[in-house]
Amino acid sequence: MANRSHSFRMPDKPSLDGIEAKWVDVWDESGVYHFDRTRGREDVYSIDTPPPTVSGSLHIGHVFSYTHTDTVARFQRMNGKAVFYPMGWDDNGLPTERRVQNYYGVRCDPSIPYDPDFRPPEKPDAKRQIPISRRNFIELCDELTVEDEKVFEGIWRRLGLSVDWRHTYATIDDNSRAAAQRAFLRNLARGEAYMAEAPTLWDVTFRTAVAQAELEDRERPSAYHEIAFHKPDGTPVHIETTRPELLAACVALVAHPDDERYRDLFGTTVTTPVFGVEVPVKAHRLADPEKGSGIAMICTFGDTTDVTWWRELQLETRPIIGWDGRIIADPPKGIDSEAGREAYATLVGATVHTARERTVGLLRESGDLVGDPKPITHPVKFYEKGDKPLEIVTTRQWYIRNGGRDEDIRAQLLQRGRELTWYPEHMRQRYENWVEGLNGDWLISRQRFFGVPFPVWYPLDADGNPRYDEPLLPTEAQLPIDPSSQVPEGYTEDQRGRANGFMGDPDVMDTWATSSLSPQIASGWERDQDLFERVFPMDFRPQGQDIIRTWLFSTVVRAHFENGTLPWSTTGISGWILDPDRKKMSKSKGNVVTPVALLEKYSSDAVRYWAASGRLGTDTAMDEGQMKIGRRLSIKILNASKFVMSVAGENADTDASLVTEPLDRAMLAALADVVEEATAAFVAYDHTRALERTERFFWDFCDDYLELVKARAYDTESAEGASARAALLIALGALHKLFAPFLPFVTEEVWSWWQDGSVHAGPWPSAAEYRAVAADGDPAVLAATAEVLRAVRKAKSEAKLSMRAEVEHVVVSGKRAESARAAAGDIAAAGRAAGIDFRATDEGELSVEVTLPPAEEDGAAG
RNA sequence: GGGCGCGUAGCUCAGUUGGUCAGAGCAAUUGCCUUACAAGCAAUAGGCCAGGGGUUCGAGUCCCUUCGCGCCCACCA
Repeated sequence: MANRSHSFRMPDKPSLDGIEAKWVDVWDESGVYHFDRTRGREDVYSIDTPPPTVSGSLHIGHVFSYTHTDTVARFQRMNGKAVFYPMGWDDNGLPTERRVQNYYGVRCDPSIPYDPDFRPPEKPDAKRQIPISRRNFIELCDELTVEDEKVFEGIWRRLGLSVDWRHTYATIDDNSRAAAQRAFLRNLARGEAYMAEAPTLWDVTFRTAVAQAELEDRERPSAYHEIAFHKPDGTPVHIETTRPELLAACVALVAHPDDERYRDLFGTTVTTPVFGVEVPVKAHRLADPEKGSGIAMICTFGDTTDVTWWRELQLETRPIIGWDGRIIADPPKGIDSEAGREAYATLVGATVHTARERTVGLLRESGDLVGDPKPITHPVKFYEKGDKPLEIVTTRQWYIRNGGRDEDIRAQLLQRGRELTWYPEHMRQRYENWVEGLNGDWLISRQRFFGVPFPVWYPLDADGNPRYDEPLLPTEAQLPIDPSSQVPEGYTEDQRGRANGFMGDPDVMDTWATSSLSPQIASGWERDQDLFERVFPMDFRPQGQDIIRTWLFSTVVRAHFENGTLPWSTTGISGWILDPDRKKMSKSKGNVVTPVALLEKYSSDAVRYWAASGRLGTDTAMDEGQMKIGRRLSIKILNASKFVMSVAGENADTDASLVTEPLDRAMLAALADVVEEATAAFVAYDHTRALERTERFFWDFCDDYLELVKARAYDTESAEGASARAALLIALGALHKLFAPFLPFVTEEVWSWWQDGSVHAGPWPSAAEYRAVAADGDPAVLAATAEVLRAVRKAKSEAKLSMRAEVEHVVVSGKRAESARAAAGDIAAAGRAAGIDFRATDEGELSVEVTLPPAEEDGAAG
């Protein structure tokens, strides 16, 4: 900045039009956002960018949170760090499957052979989906996600994200699959991953197991049915249930051990109505005497409490609901009577809903339904992406330990949460709550098609049954592998599915099992060790509050096991975007706003301005008014920059020694304060404060300082004029930089009018540097001067005069009059005052008397 | 039932360890074509800081409590 003369290349009529396209191209060609991988870990700032789900559409909430991260990235880059800012795409899993089904009008049927010539129909018919092979289906998934990713990248570039586009990954690509499989094999080898056959929450629509983290409760209508069981002597025992259709799956009754009403029954048996099955009556602390009749029927399985009872009381297993949510063909053990079997036969193949009606009918016929069902509304567990209640089905699944069944691991993971720096701090509480509330390990297998397959085969015995306890594993060098098309060591393809042959594990991993490795995948773990050492563990994980229990937690789990460290030192949690009615925006509510139209209407910088005005962790209303203000600010920066440059003239000099006037020094002293505050705010992940302070200074700079020094700056003869011009340019450079993280396009535009290179390459402004130029500058001078100017304006405004009107005389008095005196000439010029006096007194802070010329008589001018 | 966050001008929000903290912007109103900007500029008006108690010389700011809003978790016969 010092000893530098500038020439200017600004347009006559600056505009925001076309500014995004222009700079997106320039940045792409110059590589200004490229990660410099010659730098060591201590000089690097690395970001674990959330990979957006490409099968969805970007909405304004994405723009909001990604902008926050981008302001951080830009600050760190300007401040001297090599910023590692990759982008991932989450194209793995169920959302992609659903999108492919709808987009092409197909569905996956793994029993169909591959058709290399298959092409999807021109006009897909969503109601008549064409069944295709798994391989054809996956090809379509790959095809469509590539297209979706192009669209997303285009929007991100237009928004001005300073991503290094050479570093992208997709959660289904080869590297991600290899990483997910490698991490899984290592988890398995260390005993952190295991297979178990157990009751599992099951979505009957998608026919897949579902993890605890993917559940949500929904209020559903139901009804209490009072049903009579019978003691051996025939006397009834009344229970109440909302799930009478599970009567055939009943394995016991249970009451609280202290419940006097049922104490005599414990250890005895009763008989189920209709099916005539003898079941034990048990005591268990979880039975609530207040609910229903105080005694409940335990079925395999109606809810998670049933699972607990079943496990702890070591009860029989009598499942009746199949993977498709329908009643299975074979009656469970225990239904031995002819009548019982006949009754069961009427339920076979029925959905849960139909089975309920039929069972109630059977109970009415047998006289064991007491009264009418009593309607209630109660919460029911759903898969968050599903629309039918979850059932509980016993299946074989893969799990990763997460502390849900292990106090040591739980304590270690809680400790990791405490080591992590959270913005805002209170979000840590959600992590703690979640980890403390875990009630089982992490179920990672899904019975789906488009995902990372488990890298596992099983040998088949002489009867063709898989030996699950002797899995066949690939070496890490072979990864990624697909066990459904590749063959384990020592076998040939013709042994697939045959006795004494082998079978591939048919399942795929849950999408979180891959995305939980995003830091490792992006950092080149086991693929690019040099890169890995420069960027891992990463610095920052930005993400939404809704996925603390999934993405954040599972990422901590994986890094804890694999790397023995946190995956990053800091996390920043974004708030929700609310629509103008303060409702959370979500696809299901249909109130989502798509961002492209807003970017076009207000400019990218304007939309970023709105986003940057929302703090981390704070829900923020979608507000076009803020975007309007952002646009106004952008235009103001164009105009103010142009003006300062035009006043400065050709070969303007910014040598610090030229700045001699008290007002100029005062302004620069105030600027130094702003730089200091903005820098501290960025370091503390408070981008909003950095923006606020910068903006406040900028508007004061324009409204007051610029007006005050305008006349003086035009004077090319005097030293005072040179002081103003140098100060103006120095401040302008600082403002361009301070705004750069928020408004990358307009700042780059104005920067290009007088500087070489990119403003985004830095350096970030230094408070010390401005303080040195300001020397003895006192911000009080600027404050007092601006206040006097405001008083003059007020007098004119109240007299309904033009700001250009002449003032006869101004008298400034009070304790702070002396501060304003230092800028007497500027005040007189800006206020168009013929005379001005200062009277330092001890009374009052600052008062201003303005004498206007006598008003002309009405009509006198006419 | 447990936990977290929020309640400050009509609207959106600042207010960082208690002491010019009662603020900003928008909207409203009144004016000004002022040679960077009329998608601009200047000025005016607006609030018992949700209610009640307490600590303190002093409280939007700390403590207790009530009410309202939002979210997470648990329960779910």
